[in-house]
Amino acid sequence: MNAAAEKLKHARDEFVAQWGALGTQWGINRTMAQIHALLMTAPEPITTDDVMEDLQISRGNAHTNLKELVAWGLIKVVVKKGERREFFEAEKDVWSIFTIVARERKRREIEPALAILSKCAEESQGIDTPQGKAFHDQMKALEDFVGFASKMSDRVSAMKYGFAIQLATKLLG
Amino acid sequence: MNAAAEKLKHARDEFVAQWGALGTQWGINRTMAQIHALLMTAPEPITTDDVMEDLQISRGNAHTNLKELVAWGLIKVVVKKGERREFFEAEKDVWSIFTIVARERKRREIEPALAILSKCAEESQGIDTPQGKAFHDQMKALEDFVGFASKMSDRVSAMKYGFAIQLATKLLG
DNA sequence: CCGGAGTTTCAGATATTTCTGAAAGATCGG
DNA sequence: CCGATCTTTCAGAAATATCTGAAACTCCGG
Repeated sequence: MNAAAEKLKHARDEFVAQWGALGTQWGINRTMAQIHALLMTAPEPITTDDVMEDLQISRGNAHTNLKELVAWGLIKVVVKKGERREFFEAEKDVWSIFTIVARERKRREIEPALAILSKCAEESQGIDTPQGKAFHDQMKALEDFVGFASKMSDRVSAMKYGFAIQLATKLLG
Repeated sequence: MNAAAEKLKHARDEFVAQWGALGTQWGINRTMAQIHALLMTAPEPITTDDVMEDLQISRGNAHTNLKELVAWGLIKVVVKKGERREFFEAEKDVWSIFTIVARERKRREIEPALAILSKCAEESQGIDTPQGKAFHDQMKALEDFVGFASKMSDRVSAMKYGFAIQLATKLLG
């Protein structure tokens, strides 16, 4: 292997390892983040066996996390002519990645929160004591804010990249 | 206990339990989220022993998570006249809570990601192969985007609530 | 239908995170 | 300085999340 390839391999290995470690902070499991990093920087679609070998993990683990990434929409199954094996390929466009992650986080973090807040706000409706009112008001304030954030998230995710950047730049200016 | 108090207790207990469960999804530990919920809905500042009793947890656990919440800035220590014990009180304003959480998430999720991306982009600078260039470009694209997101987060967090809402409403309109 | 290639599932093993309880440390009035 | 009260720390226990490896399943050409 020549010097350029050596250097690239080193940089890529580091990216995969570090991205995996970072995944933990994001509440994403290490392996899933590593596979994602591997695929985002793969020049060609790769197979489950490639992933197993590269990350030194079991078939079950590789399989589960690949399918989870497919479920998120961060990677896609690719079928190659004359091949029975499944190949996987990552979405590489940063704006697409962002909107996918935003959508998933909204689903897993915002929506359940909203459900809890709505329920608690409703249950505490009309409790006729100062404490009851204070509780209800707090739930309502949280519900309104989280609901608003939810709509914002949808709206931004629906934008075209160029438009979002333009808008954000105006905001930053 | 009368009906109103009974109803309130029920609603509040539910909020605490559910908010705790939700914490897990957010990458925050269950107890910390429960304590936060408890304090956000407490009419008065409360002590470590109150928390222990209410959530049925050990002193060590209560203490650690209370201090962690203080470190985040989500709750504050309150000293009462003639009392040696520490009392704790939560920030209740939704916009304040939001900016605190945004700042902490940025510190724990965005900044480390940016560090990794910058390092990998730099290391892969000038590798003179098509794969090398592709890798570098991908790192650069991610770095730029995450850096941009980081600035946006700062900018929004620095806004006054009214201004942010106004801006967001225009966006949603 | 059979055999081989590939995919999926999952019970038990491992690793990681969180919690307990008790001991050590701090603070203060007397 | 003492004893009482409260806070802090942390080693080991418990709970949770993740991974392995192998068996079961699916799909297909012949």
